Amino acid sequence: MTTQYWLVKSEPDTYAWDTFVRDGRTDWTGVRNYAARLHLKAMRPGDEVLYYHSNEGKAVVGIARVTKEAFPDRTADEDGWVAVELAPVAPLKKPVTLAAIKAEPALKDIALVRQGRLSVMPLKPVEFARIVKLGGRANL
DNA sequence: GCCAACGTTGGC
DNA sequence: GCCAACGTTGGC
Repeated sequence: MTTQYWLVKSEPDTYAWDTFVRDGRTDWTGVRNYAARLHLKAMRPGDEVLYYHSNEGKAVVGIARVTKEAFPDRTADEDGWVAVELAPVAPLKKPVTLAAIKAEPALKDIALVRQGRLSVMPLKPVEFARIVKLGGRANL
């Protein structure tokens, strides 16, 4: 199984990257959208995930890793919704802003730009690498 | 099954 | 705070 690449959004007011790092791992719950759920279900342990701050910040701030594949989201009122477990891997030296992403011709087609409301989305390996390169990989 | 109304997300 | 985009709901 080759590594897959993803991007997830979080509002820093709700669950910021720093909190995630302090926690060391987290259950990625609360997704209530069919397209996003499809992506959660396709995630496999070891897949790499960009962590994007929506609203405040509007930037990719770090890299995470899938540590547990999809399981039932117990925070949901109805059955059928799922969560995955994520762990932080590395922060970016410099957040990669939405504006910077939009300015990159190679990143014009990613869902972050084209489908603004989607909260979990796949990235091509080259797109993932491009964003990491723009920000610079730091150490935890 | 279509489509209008409504709610939510998220950029600005 | 406003509003565009878009997903969901519900009437017919």
